[in-house]
Amino acid sequence: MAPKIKDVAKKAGVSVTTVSRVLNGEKYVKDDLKAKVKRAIDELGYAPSHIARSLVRKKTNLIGVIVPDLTSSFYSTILSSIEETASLNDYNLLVCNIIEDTDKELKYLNVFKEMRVDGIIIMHEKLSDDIRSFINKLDIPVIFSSVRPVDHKFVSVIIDDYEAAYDATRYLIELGHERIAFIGGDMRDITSGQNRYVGYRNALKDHRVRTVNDYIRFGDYKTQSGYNLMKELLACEPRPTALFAVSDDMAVGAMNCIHDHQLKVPDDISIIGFDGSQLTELVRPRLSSMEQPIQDMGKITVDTLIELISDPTFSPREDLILGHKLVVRDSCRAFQTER
Amino acid sequence: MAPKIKDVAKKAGVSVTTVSRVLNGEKYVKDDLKAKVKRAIDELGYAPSHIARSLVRKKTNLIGVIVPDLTSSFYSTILSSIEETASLNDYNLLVCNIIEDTDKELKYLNVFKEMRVDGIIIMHEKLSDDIRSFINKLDIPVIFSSVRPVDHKFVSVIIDDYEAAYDATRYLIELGHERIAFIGGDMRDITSGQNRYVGYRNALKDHRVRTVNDYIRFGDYKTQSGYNLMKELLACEPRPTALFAVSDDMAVGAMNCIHDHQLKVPDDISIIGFDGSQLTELVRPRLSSMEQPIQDMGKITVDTLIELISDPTFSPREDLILGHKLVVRDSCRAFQTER
DNA sequence: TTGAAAGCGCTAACAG
DNA sequence: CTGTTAGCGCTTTCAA
Repeated sequence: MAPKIKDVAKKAGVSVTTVSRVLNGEKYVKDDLKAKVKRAIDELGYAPSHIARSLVRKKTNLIGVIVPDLTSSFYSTILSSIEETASLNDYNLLVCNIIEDTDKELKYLNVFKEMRVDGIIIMHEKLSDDIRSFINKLDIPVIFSSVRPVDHKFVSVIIDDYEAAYDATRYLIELGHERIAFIGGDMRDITSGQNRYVGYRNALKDHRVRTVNDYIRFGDYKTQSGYNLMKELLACEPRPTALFAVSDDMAVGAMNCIHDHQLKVPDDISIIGFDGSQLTELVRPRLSSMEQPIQDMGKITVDTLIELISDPTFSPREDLILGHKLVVRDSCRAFQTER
Repeated sequence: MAPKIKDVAKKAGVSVTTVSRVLNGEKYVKDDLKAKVKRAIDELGYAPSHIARSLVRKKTNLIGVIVPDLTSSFYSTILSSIEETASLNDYNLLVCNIIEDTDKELKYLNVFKEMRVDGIIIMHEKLSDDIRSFINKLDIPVIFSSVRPVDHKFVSVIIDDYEAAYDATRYLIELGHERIAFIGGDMRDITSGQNRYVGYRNALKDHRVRTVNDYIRFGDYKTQSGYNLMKELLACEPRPTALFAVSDDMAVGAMNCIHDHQLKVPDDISIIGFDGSQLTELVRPRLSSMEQPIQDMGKITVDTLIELISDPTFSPREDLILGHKLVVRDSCRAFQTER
């Protein structure tokens, strides 16, 4: 068995209280005793039990994180940023990868509750009723990152998805495109589904570009769905000359579809993605994208959550809206009348 | 404060023992009492404290995982598989993302020790002396996944990297290539560095293909280094006609470099990658790759670790060697004499 | 400055 | 079947 504080005390010839004191860096311990205790700790290879400490301190330094899909470029990057910030603040991460699995999510939320995690980060917005009511009666701080759920009880760290989608679409319009297709997300999602869609529509409307229903498709943010939907779009007559996809993954899927049909990006079709994930630089042509500040988003999420944890009265009723930024790479070009 | 077992007991009019019994699904509790207890639990929204339970049971159901880079396609996929398997077995994951940061790794290993995690999964092999000695005197089961460290005290779940690299190179040779370049990893790594390199060399030697030192470069497994090294290779005279890169990320970097120099894969240069990550299907042309069974690797890692945990005498002194598989896609073609 | 002892929330003998 | 009680390994009054 691992040595306990009592073993250290015995070996050092002091009381457990004294050991506890040097463990916690309190003063009021004479140097010679302190030295003795430290030696005993080393010799025993003693490490205080975080479990026992948590029990008495009522603080676990654990943060539970719910990620929709670890293998997505966007989420793995934001998680990486979350992990870094948490670690810097001496918090550890309990990670749950739910893959559209509501039962698993509920089970994990329950684990988080049993574990008495100090805070919870949730990164998807399609909350089932069970889950909604569960987190509503939870007395653990919850924060949403990159999404905002419908009922506005919790803080979210997000960008203005409407504006971002509007700006992305406008970019295409300003390049002279008039047949602009849209590959959207799940319309049950407010932020990444509805807001981005409305941003697209309004940009068209405000600039008097015709909205063609056939040019509008919805998918699940993943590469494969981008690919499939692009295939449908290629069958349209006339073909769109530009595409706005609401995730980089879908944009890449669309690019691949276009490539597989012997067409060229951006010569035949211009594409703009959304997220600003690492993928944008990995593909050829490099993907222009409406970037979310992924790193900042992760950091600010954790920083805010930690404030929430340490000061329960602190409660920014406002969401934290971060800035978006269009990053132009090589996947779009000005539209020219066909020759 | 969260309700405790005592509150439930009071509310249900029974002793804490009885509550504990229904919590743990023991028989020997009359149905009516059981019902009462369950109702009390519901009304209070009670969830047993995992902390307190762990303290008395001496089992945390926690697995600590050390990942080199969460954003890499390979590691995020294997982590995803690890998470799934762990979850299925009621284990939770404490995740540490070390980014070549030895201090952070040591700090986390210490956290794992303090947390009294039941087991530890490590996915990199460049162990510092501190870390080596730390895990050697740790009395928590440790397992390595996708790598094997030099001192062979722990179990590893890996493929035969030597054979895999040999087979990948032979594939290129059989396609008729004679100027085959190599982009390797870190030679301080046994599995992914040395073994893959020697596999490459021996394949050339066994098939009487000339080894050209200029065609051999080493990087850090990442896209950028693949890009940079390919740039150097393109400057060679004569240029290699094929490339074996020991990670898909580096292979994609090389592909991009080739593309940016107005050359074509596979027409000008054939490329084969290593890992079989999701990237292979994301790029164009699709990347042929020597695949590791990533999903299985994650699953087997966790399954084996759980055996190690539940039966300390159980100790497969042998590593678990999984099969590799060449998956041919579109990035290689037969070599034809230049016209 | 130091130590004894009372919990933190739960499980597990041991009685009844 | 059910309840009493003694810890699990630590922190924290309260005294000395």
